[in-house]
Amino acid sequence: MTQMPPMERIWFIVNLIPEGTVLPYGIVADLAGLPGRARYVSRALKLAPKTLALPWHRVINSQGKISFEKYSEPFQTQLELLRLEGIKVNAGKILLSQYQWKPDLATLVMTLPF
DNA sequence: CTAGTGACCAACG
DNA sequence: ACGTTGGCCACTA
Repeated sequence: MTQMPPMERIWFIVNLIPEGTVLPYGIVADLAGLPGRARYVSRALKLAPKTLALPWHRVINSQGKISFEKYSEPFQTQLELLRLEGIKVNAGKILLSQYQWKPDLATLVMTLPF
């Protein structure tokens, strides 16, 4: 039985993030079984096939901010997508205490195919 | 092989 | 609230 590759595990987790919620890169890495590898998450998202249609915009950094350069094209796109799902962004910041997805870990772990 | 580069992060000052 | 620093590691030139 081959392990699901790290990058696929990251895509799997991101795909589970519910609408109207967000998750920091580092937490995605943790849930994917790759603690301390937040940078790998950003790389995995960049390389993700468009056909997967992942909710990539729900992944933000640990400070509640969008990680693209301010005013850049992808920055604006992510900001708009987040607001479309009712996520408030004030002064470029998202309140993690309000919007961070907090899955029931026991249940989630049983669901994961890895 | 080495050096630079990230959609990062926690710890400091 | 910032800016810096050291750690992280796959990928690229």
